[in-house]
Amino acid sequence: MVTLSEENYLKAIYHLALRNDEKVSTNAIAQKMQTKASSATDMIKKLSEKGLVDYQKYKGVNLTEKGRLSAVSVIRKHRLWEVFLVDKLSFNWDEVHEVAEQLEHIKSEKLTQQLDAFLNYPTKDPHGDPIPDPSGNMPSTEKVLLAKIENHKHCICIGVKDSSAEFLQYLDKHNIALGTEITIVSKESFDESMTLKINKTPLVISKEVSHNLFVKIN
Amino acid sequence: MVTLSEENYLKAIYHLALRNDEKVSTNAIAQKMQTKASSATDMIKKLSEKGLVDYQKYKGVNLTEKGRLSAVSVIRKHRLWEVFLVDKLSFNWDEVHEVAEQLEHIKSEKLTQQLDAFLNYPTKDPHGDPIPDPSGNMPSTEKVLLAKIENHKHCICIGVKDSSAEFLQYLDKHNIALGTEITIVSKESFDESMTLKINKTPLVISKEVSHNLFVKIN
DNA sequence: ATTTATTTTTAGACAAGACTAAAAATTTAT
DNA sequence: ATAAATTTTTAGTCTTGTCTAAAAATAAAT
Ligand SMILES: [Mn+2]
Ligand SMILES: [Mn+2]
Ligand SMILES: [Mn+2]
Ligand SMILES: [Mn+2]
Repeated sequence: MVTLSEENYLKAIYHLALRNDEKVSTNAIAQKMQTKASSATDMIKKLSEKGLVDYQKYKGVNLTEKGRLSAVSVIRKHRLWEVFLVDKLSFNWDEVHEVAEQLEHIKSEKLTQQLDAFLNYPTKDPHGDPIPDPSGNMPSTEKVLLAKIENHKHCICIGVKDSSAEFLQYLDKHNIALGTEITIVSKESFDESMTLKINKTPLVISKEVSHNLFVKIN
Repeated sequence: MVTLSEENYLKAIYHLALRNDEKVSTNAIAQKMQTKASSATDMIKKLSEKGLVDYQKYKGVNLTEKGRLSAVSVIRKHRLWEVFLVDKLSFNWDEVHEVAEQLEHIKSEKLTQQLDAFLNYPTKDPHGDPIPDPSGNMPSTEKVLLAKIENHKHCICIGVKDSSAEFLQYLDKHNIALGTEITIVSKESFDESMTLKINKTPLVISKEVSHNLFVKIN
């Protein structure tokens, strides 16, 4: 049995290990969990005890296969519930996270399975993030940051790196959604700002925006 | 803020206070919560501290209005989720309780409200129990036990008193569901057994059954 | 009206998860 | 290579919710 707190830590470790796939530090975990390093150490010991992470004092942690499966199962539920909230209960994409954070811990194989079917086996959540399959495979996506796209190219918005309500509301305000076509009109090297064209409307964005929006080349 | 455990205790007290609307004893609470009397006492003190119950040592407890509202809100969510599971995710009525027991604690006004709308504002859960409205009014129902119905009368099944999986599966097996028409063919005074006619098929039931099935006169 | 049985409360302990303060290990800088 | 700074772990405490064992109050029986 994995407790609610343990699930949240496993999820944090999974996400931290994604890019820099070295071992995850105690401090990084504490920061992500909004807690103190000493609390993180305590929890790491419990997870290690239960065989969910590999741990050596002072050396950081790695998820074991068992831990990875547990984390991915929680992420699967989180993203399915997000789809449910948006598709069926008319939530906006900036309103779903907090609720999904609770729903992801509901324990019922049948519930998850039936929810998946009810939603017609979605492959992406409302923020463009992939939904793992029931056996724990996380689909890999070839998404690239808008900041990396060359001048004058066309691309399509397929996801967000930052899914905070503030950023999502900014995108809403400027009519950027998943599937929106974006043209890079110009790039300013001084401050990394960019001028885009969206539905024939020009838009100047800062580097904070271009570094948090995933696109694919059209 | 009311914790998950506190919510479960409040719900237990609410249900215990229903029929015998005197004060609820510590032992009764402990038994319903599958815990020890000493644990119940501890929790009662916390609830009293928070103004959710009225409590005098050795005299039992009553929900305050604040406590009643909290309990009814949890019951509302429990029953809405049960409807969701049966109507949308094709759960059987004997499979929903355990999952609803978890879902009832999810905290989001918007979620409950949107779920209610999505389900088309149901007034009864899959077991025939009434769903309280958003402001905490529990609809009263004029249901009567099958055991009280006179010989040769017709009635319709509208609910269950015992909603355990075992009883619900017994009803499934004998084709008794909400809305099923039942005719009392005869009553045996010796053991309180009854002979029914359901869809032209005769069925002999024990007093255990007739005392756990709610009907209304046709 | 006492004695006996039952119910309820207290006292003390434990596990989970978090915190603060201090010690130990590791990393960075000189 | 040492010293300084940072990270990580330990030690000890707290809160929530549970438990057992014992004491106190209430209810039942003689
Ligand atoms: Mn969570
Ligand atoms: Mn998401
Ligand atoms: Mn519950
Ligand atoms: Mn029910």
